[in-house]
Amino acid sequence: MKYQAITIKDIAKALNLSTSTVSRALRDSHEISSATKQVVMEYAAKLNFQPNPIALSLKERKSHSIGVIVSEIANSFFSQIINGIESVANEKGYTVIISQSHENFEKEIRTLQYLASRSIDGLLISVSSATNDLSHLKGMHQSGMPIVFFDRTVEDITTHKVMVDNYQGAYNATMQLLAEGHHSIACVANSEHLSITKDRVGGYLAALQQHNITVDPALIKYCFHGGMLLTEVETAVHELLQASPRPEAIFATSDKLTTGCMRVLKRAGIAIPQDMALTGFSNSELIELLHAPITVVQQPAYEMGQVATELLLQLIESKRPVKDFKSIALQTRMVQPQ
Amino acid sequence: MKYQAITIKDIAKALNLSTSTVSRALRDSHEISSATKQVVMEYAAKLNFQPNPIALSLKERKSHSIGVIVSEIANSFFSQIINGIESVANEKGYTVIISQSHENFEKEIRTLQYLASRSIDGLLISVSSATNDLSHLKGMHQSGMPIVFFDRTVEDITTHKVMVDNYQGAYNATMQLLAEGHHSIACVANSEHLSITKDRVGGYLAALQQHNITVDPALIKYCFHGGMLLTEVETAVHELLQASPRPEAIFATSDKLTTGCMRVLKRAGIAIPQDMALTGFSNSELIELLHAPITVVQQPAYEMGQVATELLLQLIESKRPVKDFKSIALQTRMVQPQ
DNA sequence: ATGAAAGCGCTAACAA
DNA sequence: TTGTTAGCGCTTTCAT
Repeated sequence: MKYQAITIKDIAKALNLSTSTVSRALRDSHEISSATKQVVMEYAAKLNFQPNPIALSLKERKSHSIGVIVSEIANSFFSQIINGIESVANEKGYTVIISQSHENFEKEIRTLQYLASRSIDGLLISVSSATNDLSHLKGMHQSGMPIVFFDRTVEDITTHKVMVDNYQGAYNATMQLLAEGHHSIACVANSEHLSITKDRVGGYLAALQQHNITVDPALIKYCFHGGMLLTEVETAVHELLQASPRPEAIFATSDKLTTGCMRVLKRAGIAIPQDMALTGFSNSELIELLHAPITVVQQPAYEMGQVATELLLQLIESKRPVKDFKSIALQTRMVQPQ
Repeated sequence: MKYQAITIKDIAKALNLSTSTVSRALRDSHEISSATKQVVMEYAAKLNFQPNPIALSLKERKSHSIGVIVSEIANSFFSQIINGIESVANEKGYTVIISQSHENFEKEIRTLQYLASRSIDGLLISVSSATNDLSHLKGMHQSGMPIVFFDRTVEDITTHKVMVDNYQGAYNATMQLLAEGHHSIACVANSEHLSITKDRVGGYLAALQQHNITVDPALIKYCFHGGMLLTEVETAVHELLQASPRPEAIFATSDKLTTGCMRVLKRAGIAIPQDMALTGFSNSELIELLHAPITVVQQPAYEMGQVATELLLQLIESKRPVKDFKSIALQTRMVQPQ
């Protein structure tokens, strides 16, 4: 027994008008007498008439919903992004459907198919760390689905992209470790496939070179699952601890990896920063409460979500094919323990 | 220029059949010859035909989507619950639309209206800490919308409810503080309107009484916005610090409040647990990394989401009005610093 | 075994 | 200014 919503037809019948007149009156069409408009509007308001969005969607061939794929929402960075996305989307009358890839390639594909089957009007995606084949996204893109990449972008697909200046953020973080007097600095990075990994490792390397430090490739550890599996991080950190000479500091390229390293170091009884310094990207709100006071690179996540959504809605609502695609890089911020 | 999906009509035309035959063939109706079925199925598969869910929804008068309202997704407890919800909902072919009340009553109402306007088939809600008037929910419930409450439930609406044994969880936490030798234990609680607040404060009081400790009402502080505003927690904690005698321990009734207290204490230079012991509800994955090793009461959030969703889908798909409503209480778990 | 037609709720081209 | 009709994609009675 489901609530039976009232329809235009009901109003038409009650007021002895045609459905089209009612429809037009409700949209305040100029070709309807103000008298009729008034009656219709009042009656509709009284019954709390809500146009059926599904019927509208069918008519307009638009679902007024956009899909979002992130690796996981239980991650401050992504949940902040989602807040930004929703703020813009809801404002413009779009529903946001959130899906998680859990850093898993197959899950990303399945989730994408699912979203397509729900006929979303557009897609916002930060690809999973396990994604190295882009055919699923390319296919969707070629078939005309508006897509905007954020955070983890891809090169091969030409569309809007929103990220931070990952190179600069990583550069700054590494420079900070260098300024603190560390010379041997390791890097625990995300999957090698990711754009953000390349850029962040790039910034890390640049800082080292700036200080004329020869880079030891063995000090760069890639985590294919982005730290989703702690064992990955464990292996990476333990290998670093075995290295000789043992590095003095670690730069972690993502939220999950920063806290992951911290977890592993703590369990291994390595004091931060005395025995091993640590810096990394993180948007966690609990940073200041952690047992070790670490400096982090913070991203304007909320803003990133907003910008990406604005660009997507622009694509969706554009009358003519968009040719001019933007790649926007926002600035990161170093947050020091107070 | 939007991707033009293929329809049953396209298939019918290409195969020189009627749309009804195609429709029936695709649903494997017994009244279609297996030869025709085969041709249709193969052709549909080749073109990767996906039935338009919007058309289906219009026909069935079902959107196959459920709404979820939580205070905020950037909160481990809620993001874990959402994972549980999605696991069940997607499995059964439902889309989940997530909205946040941000512990704000007006926002909750607006968001509820929004969900209603998107014609959701059912609602899962954990009410905001600022919600003391239930008319918006009552109206929706009376009009026939299936609703299941989780976490923060309400008494006045008869339907399924899923929560944890809040009384027991709070009791255990308080007993632990008592066992550690603290006698004067304060409680920083959520809004007084909430079911969870009543139950958790109840468990706290019971533990104190068990130890024949007279309860000092001044040691119970309520935070109307659930710690959403740090100033709230600040005021509460500072008042407790001024009290004489100053309490030796704080029991915080929610995730946000536990970390909020920790933040305020840290800023005030109060060492945990030496100067002030702290325990509370929390599902944060970073607990073991916090500067102070605190014991927390953890909830089976993922499971809570699953159970609530199963009950909601049961309501949605039930042919006859459901009369027998369940209130399910899951067990909490004390997690000690290792 | 297959097709024609109606209808879900709404809008819009066309008629009046 | 208002009404009639068709159609969005699909299912389903009711013919054939």
